[in-house]
Amino acid sequence: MSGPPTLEDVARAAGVSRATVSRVINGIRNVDPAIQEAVRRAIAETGYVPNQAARSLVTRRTGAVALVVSGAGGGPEEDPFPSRVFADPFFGRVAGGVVGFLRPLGIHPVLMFAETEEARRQVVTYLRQGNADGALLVSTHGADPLPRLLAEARLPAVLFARPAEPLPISYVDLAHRAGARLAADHLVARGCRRVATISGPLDVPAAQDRLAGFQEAMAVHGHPYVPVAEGGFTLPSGERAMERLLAGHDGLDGVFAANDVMAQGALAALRAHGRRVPDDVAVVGFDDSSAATACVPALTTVRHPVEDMAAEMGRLLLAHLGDPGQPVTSRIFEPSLVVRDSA
Amino acid sequence: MSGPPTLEDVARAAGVSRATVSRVINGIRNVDPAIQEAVRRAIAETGYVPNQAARSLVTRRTGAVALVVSGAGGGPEEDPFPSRVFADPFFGRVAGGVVGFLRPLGIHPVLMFAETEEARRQVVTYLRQGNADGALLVSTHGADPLPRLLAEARLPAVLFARPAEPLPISYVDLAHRAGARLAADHLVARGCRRVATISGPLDVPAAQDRLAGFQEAMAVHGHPYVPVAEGGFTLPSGERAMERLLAGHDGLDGVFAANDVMAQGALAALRAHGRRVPDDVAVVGFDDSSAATACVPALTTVRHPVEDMAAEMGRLLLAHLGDPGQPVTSRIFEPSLVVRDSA
DNA sequence: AGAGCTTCGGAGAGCGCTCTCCAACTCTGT
DNA sequence: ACAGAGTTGGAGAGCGCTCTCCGAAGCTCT
Repeated sequence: MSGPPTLEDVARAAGVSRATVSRVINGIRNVDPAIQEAVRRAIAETGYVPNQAARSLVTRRTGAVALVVSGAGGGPEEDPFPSRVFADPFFGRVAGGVVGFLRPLGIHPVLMFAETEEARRQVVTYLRQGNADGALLVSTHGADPLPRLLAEARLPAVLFARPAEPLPISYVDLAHRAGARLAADHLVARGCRRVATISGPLDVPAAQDRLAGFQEAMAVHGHPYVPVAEGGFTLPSGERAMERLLAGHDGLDGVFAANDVMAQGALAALRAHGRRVPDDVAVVGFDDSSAATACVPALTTVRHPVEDMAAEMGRLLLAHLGDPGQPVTSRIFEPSLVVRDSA
Repeated sequence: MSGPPTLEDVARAAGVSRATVSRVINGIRNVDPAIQEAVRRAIAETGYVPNQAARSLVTRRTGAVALVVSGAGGGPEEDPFPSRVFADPFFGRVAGGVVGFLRPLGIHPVLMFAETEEARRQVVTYLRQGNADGALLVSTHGADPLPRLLAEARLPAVLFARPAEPLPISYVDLAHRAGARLAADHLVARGCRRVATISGPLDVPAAQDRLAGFQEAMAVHGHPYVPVAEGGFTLPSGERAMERLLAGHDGLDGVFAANDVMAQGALAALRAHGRRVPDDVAVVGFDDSSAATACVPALTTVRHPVEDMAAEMGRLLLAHLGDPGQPVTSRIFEPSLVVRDSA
């Protein structure tokens, strides 16, 4: 026998037909227990492993999904895109959540990055070639064109975060405004009177929502004007934003940063200026990422159930693959406040 | 026509045979330029995309590779394994390097984690089923059993780091000892007299080598005894290790941490104890990761060309796939010292 | 001008699997 | 004892592609 054993080999060894072996493997009933047992033994003897390509060819399913990180082209840093993406604990959590859900099903995500036109085309082609059955997409940018491309090609996909334009694609998202409101309420309840915020990049919908939610809530509490410094969701950008706020506004006693990493940067800036946290300035972050507990003091933050949301993405995609007629759905998760030491 | 267009459809549209279309697509010469053009036009017209499963079935190649992160089972933290892995900038750099090399070739890695017996079996089965042609393996642990499993199954693989036991598998690695030596030389040249080190977990070969290299070099410089505190390559573990060193050794004026993340922790501990860096204590890290420049002061560190090494892994794997008879090779990269502010 | 090349395109045999028939067989009920 | 129903297993037709043969031209060379 040349090459790895095939169904035919197993069938011969078990003294049955190819079809019967296939039935046993795919768990189809109507196979006599005794024969089932014989087949199983033959499989073990021959060391048979089904060939995925042959199977895909007829089932038209690969059992693979793509995990696509889509974002803006060149960033300010010199890092290449993939490295930069991983620098943020956020992506690691998404990947962890996706893998956690998919792995027990024997599915492993194909990692793709789509920060350029060329790369986006590659993603579409990859899916069209049937390398994967669908895509899980997490955009780092609001105006990402990939969701539309996917929708137009009628390729099954689920997004992390609502698309900028209405598109017939399912997605999961967080109630960002509600989360920001929790932060505002907490700072006010704590007695903060002069509160500022470090927003994320304002071309990202999530950043817009967090800012808007925070401003609305502060307005309700009688603070119609909140100083804002825009950051880029990175540590140094948070640090610089804090510097700007400190330079422009005396007596600041509370800050809401739109993610933990920037809050961490803010902490560094505050320390450099001799402000104690939380005594002089209370700081609230967002995400409840690993950065939140790595900080000193540990961050009070808004919990973003990224892993659960990523798992839900997987669930939605598989549901769609199982029944393509299924309606497009979205699922919005609710944030909660995690109180630690910084506020 | 039902379903996506096939080779047959294109052939009919171009008025040639299936074989000719296949030749054009696969860039085989011996096709008249005029016919080539006609075929190309037919492909564009029909919107044809080759079916990867059908192709794999006959070529016995998928054009996919697995990127496997293999490590110890449960860690001390409560994080699930995948998330924890991403928390370290190291893995992001590996992924970035791999993607950077593979993507221009149209190859995208399948992300797999293998921290349990069950997960390791899944990896082997996945490869045996022909879901991917080979594996790129990065172990977080010395005694990882996966390399041996892969070797026994004769599955093509390339490791990041030398395997604990000799195995017929190619790998890339860093000259860790030489790197640690650079750190020692720098600290001594700077005038440090009382130098300690924070090592990585000593069941990891790379951590052993860095420690041994550092000790050897210090011995050469007349410091046969160097205080050691073992860390776990994580930020908090570096911070705690530094605390221990400070508690046990007065007048410390230099520290070598076996990676940047622990150096960052050490910085925090030193600051908490009112020691200035580098004036009171000089700190040298290892890796030259994003953490090195995110620190204040920026870390002097040993450069670990992770991205280049990851790309080389890809290159070695593809070479092996292209010619399975190729001998097992290993490639050791040389580190260099990057001097910044911390030492 | 015909033998001997090279060049080019088509025919057709699979690659390993799933799945739809269909045949054979085992039960029931009358 | 036999028709009709329900089970169980086999035969065989593809899935879409690659690639090895071959045959048909178009050459060069003697």
